[in-house]
Amino acid sequence: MIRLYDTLRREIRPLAMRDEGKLSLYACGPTVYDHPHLGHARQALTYDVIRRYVEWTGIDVHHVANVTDIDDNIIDRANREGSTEPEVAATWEAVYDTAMDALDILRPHDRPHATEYVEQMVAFIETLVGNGSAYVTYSGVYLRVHAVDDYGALVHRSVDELREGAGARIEVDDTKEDPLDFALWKAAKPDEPTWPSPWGPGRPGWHIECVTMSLDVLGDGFDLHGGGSDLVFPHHTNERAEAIAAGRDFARHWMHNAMLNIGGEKMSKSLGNFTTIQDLLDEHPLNGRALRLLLLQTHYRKTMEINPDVMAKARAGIERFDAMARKAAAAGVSITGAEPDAAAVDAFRAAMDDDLGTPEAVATIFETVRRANAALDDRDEAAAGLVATVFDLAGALGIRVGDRGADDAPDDDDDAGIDALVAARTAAREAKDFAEADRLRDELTARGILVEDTPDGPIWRRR
RNA sequence: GCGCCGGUGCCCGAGCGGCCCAAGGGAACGGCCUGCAAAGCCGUACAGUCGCGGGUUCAAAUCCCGCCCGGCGCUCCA
Repeated sequence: MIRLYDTLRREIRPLAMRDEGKLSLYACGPTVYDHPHLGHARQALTYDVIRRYVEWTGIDVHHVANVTDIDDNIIDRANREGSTEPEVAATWEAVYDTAMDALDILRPHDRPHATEYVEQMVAFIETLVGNGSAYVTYSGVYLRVHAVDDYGALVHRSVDELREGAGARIEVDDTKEDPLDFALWKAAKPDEPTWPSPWGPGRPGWHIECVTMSLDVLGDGFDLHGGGSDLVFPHHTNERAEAIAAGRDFARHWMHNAMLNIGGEKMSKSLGNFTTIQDLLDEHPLNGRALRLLLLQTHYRKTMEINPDVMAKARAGIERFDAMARKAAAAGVSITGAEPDAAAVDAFRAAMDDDLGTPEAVATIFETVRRANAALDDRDEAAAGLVATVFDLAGALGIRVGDRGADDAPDDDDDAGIDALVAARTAAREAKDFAEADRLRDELTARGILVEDTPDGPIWRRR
């Protein structure tokens, strides 16, 4: 049984499932109008890992993530580029998908789009207006926050405390009864796309889409809702308020991943200190896998720093996995049918079940790598089981081992030339002409190729 | 200001009352292996104050109080 920290109750508790053997998970997805950055990667990866792990334990997961394809930023961009909102959204959703694919992040099972749900959102808002928890002004429809008893529960703040902050930081809109009240529906403004509604043309507010879509796709009382910690307030607080005000049973468990820091500050769009996923990927072929390893080596609820130094170290970790895979392959060890190491698997599960303890889980895998290498060196028959364990556990976290295929663009012509050089070097070594052998190795090194001599013959790879 | 989270070796980062004179990764050093390497394995040095000061306890990195420092939220934000 997995235990997870619940943001609402502020404690680690069992992740109960509404339907036995099936986990319903909703993670807030991207607003598509620009390059996704490393912070988006951490968010998506957190939920990718919980999904992969839960599936690995034999439980079905229904993973849903929305795509926000209409909002202020999209409208701005469309207006600036003389484009249209659907075009902007489609363009950047594709970019987002490419980046996530490159990070081995599985696509959610369902990806509802806000613009496909406007009618349902309108119906939802009608319910809220109908039962008196929302009101209509000339600028839109607003949720009456004091209609919700424990409004600030998720952020652990009283309505008064929140209002104090709001009064100081937000421009008070005199059409609202309370500064904390927030828009469910925004009345049409010039140069904006609109949809019809009982309150006139306009567009939905930010939070209403997630409530409507999560409840529609997963149903009332779904298991787990997550997102970045910066969404706790106002986004998730407001989603929850909408559901409660509508008398719906919302998420039973809330989880939030921590932020990424760069130079001691939160990586964010507004600060402009972000690295895009694509830029990181372009820097080094191993970066995709290295980023996953790096992120997994820190607990998801802990703020972490990301910089070139820690990326390089993570790459070294990936190389360690790959080296074991090469060694196993060279020794002809087959993992099919091999019995995994029970102690390692147990330790791995114990770590993961305790609030997604990926740092410890990764430590267990590295420990198994060391044992596997030792067994391989000793030609010990236990090697196959240990290697199989590494592949199995790494797979449960989405870490590809030994597969550089997707990282290196294959180049058959080039490969033939390299093979020839390696063969020439082997011949020189057999003739004890070590000067020539070393010269050939230097030549290969100059081409970015690393040659390793093993008892089973030389192998080479790009670095 | 209010709320939340964190400060652990050279670096990153687990641990959260006894199994900790503190996991794992990276870097360093020594040995084995190698023609030499690389990779791997074995070993060593780093945490003698686990931010600082009190307290609780037979026992604290782990609990409580105060302080210092950093981050996040209170605004679009993953």
